[in-house]
Order: sequence, then structure tokens, then C-alpha cells
Amino acid sequence: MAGESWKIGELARRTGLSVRTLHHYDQIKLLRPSARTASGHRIYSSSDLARLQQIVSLRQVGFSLQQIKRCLKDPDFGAAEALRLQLDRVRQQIREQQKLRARLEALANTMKSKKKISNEDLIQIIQDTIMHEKYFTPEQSEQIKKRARQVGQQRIEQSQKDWQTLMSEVQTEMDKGTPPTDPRVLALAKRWHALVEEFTAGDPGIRDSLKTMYQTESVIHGMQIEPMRRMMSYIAKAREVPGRP
Amino acid sequence: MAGESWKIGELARRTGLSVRTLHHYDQIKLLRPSARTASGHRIYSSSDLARLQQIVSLRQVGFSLQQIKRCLKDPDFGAAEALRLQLDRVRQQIREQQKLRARLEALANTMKSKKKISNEDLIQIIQDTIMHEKYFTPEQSEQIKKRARQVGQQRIEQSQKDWQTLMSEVQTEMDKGTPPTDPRVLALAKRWHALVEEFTAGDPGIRDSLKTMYQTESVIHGMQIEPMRRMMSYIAKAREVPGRP
DNA sequence: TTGCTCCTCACGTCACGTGAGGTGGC
DNA sequence: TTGCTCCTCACGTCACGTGAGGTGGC
Repeated sequence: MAGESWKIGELARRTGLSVRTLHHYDQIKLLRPSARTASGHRIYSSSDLARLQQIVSLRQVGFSLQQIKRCLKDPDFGAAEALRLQLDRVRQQIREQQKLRARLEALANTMKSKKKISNEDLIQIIQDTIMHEKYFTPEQSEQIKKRARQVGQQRIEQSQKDWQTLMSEVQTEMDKGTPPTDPRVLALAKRWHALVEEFTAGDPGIRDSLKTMYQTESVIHGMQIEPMRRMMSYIAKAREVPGRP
Repeated sequence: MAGESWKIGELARRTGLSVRTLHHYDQIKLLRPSARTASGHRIYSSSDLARLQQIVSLRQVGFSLQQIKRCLKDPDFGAAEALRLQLDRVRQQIREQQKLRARLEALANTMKSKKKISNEDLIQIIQDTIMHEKYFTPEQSEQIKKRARQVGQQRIEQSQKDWQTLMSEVQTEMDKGTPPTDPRVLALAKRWHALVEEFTAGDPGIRDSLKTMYQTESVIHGMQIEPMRRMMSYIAKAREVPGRP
């Protein structure tokens, strides 16, 4: 029981904490050195060290300094209960971080097929990715990605151009007042459905999700989709016709 | 292009943010409403909304508000690079959170076999758990846990009592100055090794880790282990004897 | 005397939450 | 006139990091 003792710097080195941290613990009365020299230097005893090690351990299970204070002072502090809550919180946080990781990985994936992207385009991609998550399950996303790999980057770009072309043709007919029962509109409808089928690969789940997305959102990929919705209902009427006598 | 516009409360409701958050974004010049009423009320235009949606998206990939500001202002801001760094950070954080989760789960496991535990005892268990992690691999921990389940709680408690008894007997012989070559000490050594073997289940890896732990730490399970180290070397000498002619 | 350690303020961090105290528009 | 919304300060959060300016002990 010689009673070893340390100055603040020595204790910091022994424990891997910073001197500032020990100052802070002193300040908030979490760990006050049991003595001071005449000139005011802090002197920590071996029981101070033992307490500090308890503090560090409790920090390492995620307790706040306030919780640690109460835990060390108040025998009625429900430490076991606090640990259970802590576990719940950590599990929840891991789930959230994993979502974020999946999002960032999806972005990294999307980006690696492109060359230089402007910040503006990148933000657009981010917005699309996040919106995508809202309507497609991870399995559906996986399915779509797999399909994209199968058909290849070139075909995807071609499809996008085909969409542009098709939409402007549809808009033209609508502007001209062509009735949806016109055979030209039916032809456009067939191309429309073919492109949708190509994207969904015939998967009805993906088809439904896509439809919900277009019915819910007002802007997709930076485009107002209200005009597109009007095209959709025009095209839908075209399909009804062949069924009639 | 009628140019819709919203007051701050309306915009908050539309985006799910708080009014205070929008005040904050205004304050740090991240999103300033493009107009004010005569009485000073903020008026947000649809392009303000578009910018806000970009901000929200960038927040959802983990960017800080400062990063978002730069990303929206400076075309040279390396957003793609920042995303990669963000992914690294998130992966690292997940690894750390998973360690913490494993620790808390180990604690929950240890605790569920006990009834009411005082905070003091619980802190002791936490310290032991954390120390344990330093010397045993997850596989070894799993091994030890499995073994504990096999032998049962009762046998474990009995072993701990046996340890206490044995150590006090060894201490007695040391105090009496009994030479380690004495047959009584050899008998003690045999009991000692039997208890170690029982804990390690004959696994040499676990045996080594245990030895390293006792050689490195100065306090284990709240006990000074310096006296125990002295016992160990006394006991070790006892073993050397039978080998001699 | 020179280094190194120690001391006490005290501001800064990050993204807002939460009042306080008062005004504006239906 | 009563509610509801809006306004501008301004402190608080959490666990310290980071100086600033000065003193103490070998």
C-alpha cells in the first residue's frame, strides 16, 4: 500500500487519453484528482486510476459521461437496463448505416460506368438513386441491375434515345388532336409497351413499382412528369380499342 | 410557369423539415428564400424548392451542410471523390458499431445467466468483457462460451471456489517457505494445472492467450494479479522437479 | 537559463431544438 | 378579437480540440 501517484501527463500516457480529456473530467466532476501539489498540479492516486478505468470501460459500451457519472454514484442507476437500450440503439444505428452504405455503393456502381460527371449531373443521379429506393425493393433493384448488365450499356443508351423519340412523337399526335383510337397511336402504344417491357423484363412487380413511381412523383430525373402522365393516359386509351368489335 | 410559391411553414410541411431547419439554412446562406413579403415573411419559389430538394438529397448521402454549400456553388468541388470518402467512412463506422454490438451482446449473454447484479458488479463484468476481447479471438471466445454451456453454471462456480481455495493453500506454502520441490507443492501444482486445463479444454491457443493475459495485465477481475504471478512462478518450479533424477 | 509539463480561461465544433418576446394576416 | 403563423435573437447540446497567456520543477 505504498500508494503510487501520477501527474496528469503520466496518467494520460498510461491510459491513452489526452490531458485535455482529464481536465474535462475534472471540470464536470466525473474524476477529480484526490490531491493537488502546493502549486496546483493535479495528483492522481491509484484509486483515481481505478475509477478512471471504470469510466473508460463504461465509455466503451457507449455510455455518455452523464450516464457514467450517475452509474458510478447512484446504486439505483439502472445500468443493466441502460445496456439493453444501448444495444437497441446500436442495432438501429447499424441498420441505418447499412442503408446509407447500400445507397453509396449503388452510387459508386452507377458512377463507375460513366466517365467525368459534373456535380449537377451527380446530384441528379443521387436524387434518382434515392427516389429509386422508395419504389423498388432491394431484390427488384438487383434484378434491374442484373438486366442492365445483360443488355449492356449501349442498348440502355439506345433505349433512352428511343424514349425521347417516342415521347416527342406521342406529343405530336396529341398536339394534332389525333384520336387515341387512330392506328398510328396504336403503333406508338405498341412501341411504348415494348420499351416498358424491355425495362421491366416482364416482371410484373417491377412494372407495378414503376407505375406507382410515375403516378406519385412530380419530377423524375429532373423532368416534370405531368406531361408524361398525360401521354400515359392517351396511350392507355389506344390499347383499349383493339378489344372492341 | 405561373411560379408557385410557399411560405416557410408550407415548405416545411411539404419537405418534412422543421421551420427551424429552414431558418438555419437561411442563416448559413445555404438556402435563402428568393423573396420576402413587406412584413419580412420568407417566400420560397419553385426553384428554391428544387434547390432544397438537392440539399436534402446530399444530406441523405451523408454530406455536411458545408460540403453541400460548396458542392452547389463550386463546379470544381470533387463530389465524386467526396462520395468515395464518405463510403469509406461509413464502412469504417459500421465495423466499429459492429464491434460495439458484439460487445453489448456478449454482455447481455453474460448477464442473462445472473439474477440481479449491482452496478459495481456490472462494471466489473464490463471491464472483464473488454479485457477478454483483447486477448481472445472471437473464435476462442465462442469456444470458451460453448465449453461453459457444456460444463454448466454450477461447475463453473465450483471451479471458481476451487481456485480460491487452491490459491490460498499455495500462498500458505509460500509464506511457510516450503521449497517448490516439496511433494506437497507438486500436489498443488497438479491441481493448478488441472484447473487451467479444465478452463482451456486443452486448447493450446486459449492456453497461450490466457497466459499472455496474466502476464500483461496488472488487474484482472478487480484483483491485483502480481501475487498470482509470483504463485505461478513458484508452481512452475514445482513442475520442473519430477524431471530430475 | 532552457525545455518540458503544468495551470486556467474561453472560443469553436455540428445541425439544429427550444424557448422568449413580439408582430402579421385571415 | 382570437388563433395560427411568422419574425429575430440567443442559449443549449456533447465531448472534448485548440490556442492564449502564464507559471512550476528538474
